[in-house]
Amino acid sequence: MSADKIFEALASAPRRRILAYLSKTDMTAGEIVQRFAGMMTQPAISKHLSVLENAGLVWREKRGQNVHYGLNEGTLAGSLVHFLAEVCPRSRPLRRESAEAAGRKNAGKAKDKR
Amino acid sequence: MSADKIFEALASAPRRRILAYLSKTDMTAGEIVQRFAGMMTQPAISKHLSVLENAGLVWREKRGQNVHYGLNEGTLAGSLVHFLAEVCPRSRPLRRESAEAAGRKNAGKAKDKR
DNA sequence: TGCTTATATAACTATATAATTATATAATAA
DNA sequence: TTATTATATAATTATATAGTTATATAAGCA
Repeated sequence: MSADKIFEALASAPRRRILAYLSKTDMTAGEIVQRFAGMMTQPAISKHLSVLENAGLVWREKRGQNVHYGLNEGTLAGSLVHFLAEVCPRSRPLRRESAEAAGRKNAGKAKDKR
Repeated sequence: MSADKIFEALASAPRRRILAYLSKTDMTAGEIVQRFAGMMTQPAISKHLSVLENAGLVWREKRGQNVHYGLNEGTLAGSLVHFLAEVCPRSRPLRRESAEAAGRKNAGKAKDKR
């Protein structure tokens, strides 16, 4: 989680897009791959996710067959990244998709509880 | 001054060190070259400075034979960079040298006015 | 167990970055 | 004008990055 790693991680537009897509909810690797299908292959995304994790910008948790990734808030770098994702006009579309996905996830949970 | 250029500019440790060295005062290209002599050649530093300027992180002004560079505050990116330079423990030594240089420059000006 | 799905890693290729030395430009001084 | 100083650019080389396809691992299901 050195400054070197953080800045290197942020120096990639695809990685910044992934961060924007995670801004409102965590996602599985597969969901991220689906979102960026046609732009990038699964291995490319897997690599980006490991760079982001290695920089301490996202957390990673294996749940059964899936691996969930989410923004690491609670660190200075994480907070700043989150702030930038919130503020940046160019990330707005992905931000909205992220919010929509978050809504679906919550709806799903509510349904489960019925 | 796109996000791409800003993040690319910040992705280099030498460039971040140059920003830290500019944190308290502007400097001529020559002063920066002197500071990093033995680590980097003059052309390398010239290139870094043009990357930083192109990203909108520093301003550049030719005064006679010299070219002065300084942090571009007054932009979101510039403000954040300045904040990071202020906060980052690793940039503290360069920050102090920058403050010392600032002191010398002000002393010089005071002397000029006598 | 064997099959399928989800994710990661390996090997490879193309391109980009960063550094160097050598040289050009532009301003000042003699 | 010629020489000197300050800075930038060009050509080159070494290394790093980002992407690809192919393959491995690991979990869940029949």
